[in-house]
Amino acid sequence: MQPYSPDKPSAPRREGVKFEDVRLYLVERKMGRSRRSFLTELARSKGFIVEDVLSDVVTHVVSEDSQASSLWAWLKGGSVKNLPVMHVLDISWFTDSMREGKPVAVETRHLIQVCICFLNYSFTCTSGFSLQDAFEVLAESHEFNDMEGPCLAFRRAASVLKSLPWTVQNLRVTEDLPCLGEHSMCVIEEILQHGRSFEVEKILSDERYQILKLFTSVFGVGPKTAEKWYRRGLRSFSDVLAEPSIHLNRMQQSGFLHYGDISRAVSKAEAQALGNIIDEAVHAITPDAILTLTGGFRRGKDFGHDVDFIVTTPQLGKEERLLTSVIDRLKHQGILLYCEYQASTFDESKLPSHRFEAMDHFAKCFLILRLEDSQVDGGLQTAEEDRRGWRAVRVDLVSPPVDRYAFTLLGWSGSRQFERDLRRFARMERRMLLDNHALYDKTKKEFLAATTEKDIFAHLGLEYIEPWQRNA
DNA sequence: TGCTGGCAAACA
DNA sequence: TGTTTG
DNA sequence: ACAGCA
Repeated sequence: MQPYSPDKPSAPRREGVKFEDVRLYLVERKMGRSRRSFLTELARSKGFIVEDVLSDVVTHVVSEDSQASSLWAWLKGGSVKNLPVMHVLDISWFTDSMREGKPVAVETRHLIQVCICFLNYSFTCTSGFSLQDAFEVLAESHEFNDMEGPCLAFRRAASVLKSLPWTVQNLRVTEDLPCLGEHSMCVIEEILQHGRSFEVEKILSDERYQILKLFTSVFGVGPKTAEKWYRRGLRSFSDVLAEPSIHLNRMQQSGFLHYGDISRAVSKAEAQALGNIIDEAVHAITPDAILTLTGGFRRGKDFGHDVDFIVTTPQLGKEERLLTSVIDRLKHQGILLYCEYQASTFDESKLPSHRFEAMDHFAKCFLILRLEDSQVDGGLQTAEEDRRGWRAVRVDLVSPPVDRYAFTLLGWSGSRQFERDLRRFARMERRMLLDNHALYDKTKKEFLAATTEKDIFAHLGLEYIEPWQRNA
């Protein structure tokens, strides 16, 4: 079904289409009606498809309004589900493409980069309530203003709301929840009544917030660095990159270099392709090595923001060497774009800590790998005009000793909420301490060994739960 | 009323 | 040392 | 300036 009516005078023409997979939508706001028609005709005459209506078939949104909060606010209006996979571009991409006579590759300078959270917030307030996004915005805004107390409080409020199994419909159910005080309750009430919060919208339309949000979206740039740049008058990525006195560290360099790729979702097919690459590498080094895909993909999710693997070997004590060898091998293959290696700080006499989740002390590394299109079953999920033939992907490898493999697997498979619930159950109901390293029985004062996840569930007196059942 | 607010390791 | 990441 | 606690 097409999103336009074919009898409208401005219906896209089908003859002379040269680029079937690129569908433009031009935002009239700030552009004006006549200029929009002119640009539409120009593009169509060069073989582009231009849609009259914003819908799910659109792949490239082009706007002249690059101070972007109003743009995103407007984009939310249409019930478009796949905004995250659309390119939202400024007019420079359009003019470049017209000059070339074909869709040019999307580069960082083309993107209209506004915070993802604005997008989430806008969605939730128009279709169903998920209050957590509003609180995430409040937390972030306080973080940018160096108010760590309120920031923490709003973050906790957001995570409490997220953990609720139901969607909040009225104030009563939230009355006796933890971490929701006077201020938070006011925000909730406002959103429940009017579908929006004045305070949150003020933050979202604040220029400083938008710019800091933009800067911190770069891998390696936190609030302090973002604010330093803002205070120096820098307002865009090109401002930062053009400033000679700024020297980016290694992390920030790859953050900018692979900005588009790293912020794009990773598909299941891409995760499996990465699995093949790592699999080949570990088995070339150690034939009986063990490799497991974890994280969201192990729970059956279709997309993720990175790909996590556990790598180990049956020979106890050799696992750390295996990991460094894998890194060396990837480097020699020329696909290692970034690597941060952390040696093991594992102490097996230590009791599992229930204070903090998902923090382990095994040898691990955070990588950015180059993934070739030809290695992916069905191809990379890139836009048609992206002719590089590869993309960058964030990959994490963790390498526990084999006798801790099951605990690490359970810990890295998530979800976060499932891990929290499981650890709380172990502690409260079984008087046991569980983390990524071990399971400890406080009553018997002994560690409980496990070679599989099933062993751990059995120790806890629970029926085995499949990974794809662990999303709640 | 006044204090606290998960951690460790790598980089520059 | 301060900043950032997971 | 937020929430929970001593």
